[in-house]
Amino acid sequence: MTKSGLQRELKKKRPFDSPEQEAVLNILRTNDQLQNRLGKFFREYGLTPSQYNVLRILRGEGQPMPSLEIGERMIQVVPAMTGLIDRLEKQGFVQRRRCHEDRRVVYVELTDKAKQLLAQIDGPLDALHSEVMGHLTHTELQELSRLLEKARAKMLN
Amino acid sequence: MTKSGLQRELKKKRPFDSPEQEAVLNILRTNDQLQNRLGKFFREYGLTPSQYNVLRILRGEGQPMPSLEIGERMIQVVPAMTGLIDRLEKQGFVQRRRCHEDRRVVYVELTDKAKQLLAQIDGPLDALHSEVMGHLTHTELQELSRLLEKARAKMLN
DNA sequence: GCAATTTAATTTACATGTGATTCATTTCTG
DNA sequence: CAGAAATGAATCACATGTAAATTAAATTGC
Repeated sequence: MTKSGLQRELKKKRPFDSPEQEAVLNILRTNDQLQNRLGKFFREYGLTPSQYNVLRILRGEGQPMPSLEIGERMIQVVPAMTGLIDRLEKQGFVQRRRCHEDRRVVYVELTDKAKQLLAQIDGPLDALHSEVMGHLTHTELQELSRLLEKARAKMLN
Repeated sequence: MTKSGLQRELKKKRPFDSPEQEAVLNILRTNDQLQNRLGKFFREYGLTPSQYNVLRILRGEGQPMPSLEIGERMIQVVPAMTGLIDRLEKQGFVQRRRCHEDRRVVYVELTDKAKQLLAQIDGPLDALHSEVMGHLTHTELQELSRLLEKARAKMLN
């Protein structure tokens, strides 16, 4: 019996208990390396991956959004959003604007500076995606996405 | 054109730019939900996922290990290891032992308390793996692992 | 109409992750 | 053999993530 690639990577002595366990560890491991790459990439632009994500969401929406809604799309707990937006505001990438109708709500708005930065990132980010995934065929990429979606179906609660 | 599952999940308005991008986001998203589940699971035992990982590695090795070596298997930078092991030591799950031959090296050793906890976790963790991945067929699990390994091949550096 | 509940956001406390620097020890090299 | 370089670990500074509690505002239900 040949050791699996992951087993070798982790210097694991015994084989995996189950294909389920192996798949779980493969997801965690792949994500780790991916985050690493993305982290380095965004650092060149003075952003963290989370910060970029906020900016990307705001650009996609095309108009100011409440903090809570941004948080929902990021699968991120709200408390973290406050600090995240604090830092983006300090860097001049977003502005906070209190809503008049419901004064509990704080709208977050992209600045022009952020829009310019995003435009500058688009190309290189696309290139990075190709670099890390481009050696998989079109069919393999579709299959990978399909399997991950299927896995997620039972993952919540 | 039907929206992909992930596109709907993220309330994304435009389709993905490329299957590469979609696969990348699927990995990140799946990992998020997986980490969430694992986090909740380990919290019931008073551990974080990283802490469990350290204990699991030590058990797999079967003997005390230097901090650096543990860090390598976790793909984790060393500075984080120090604090991680500090907390495990405080909880009584590991002991530090300075090496006599090379006094720079610190060996980390599992306590009996940790071994008992690990034994207690094994069954439920296996059940969790089945719960989140068990609805994929054996073939699908193998294919998922294969695709993730293939993706990782170009991910480093 | 007013107390109770819900909601949006924040604050606090803590675990983790990254990079840069520092310290002590060991090994290498001229 | 002495100084330089490398190595293992720790420390600092900071961004992020989680849970729990708090604040302020809006909504509800009697």
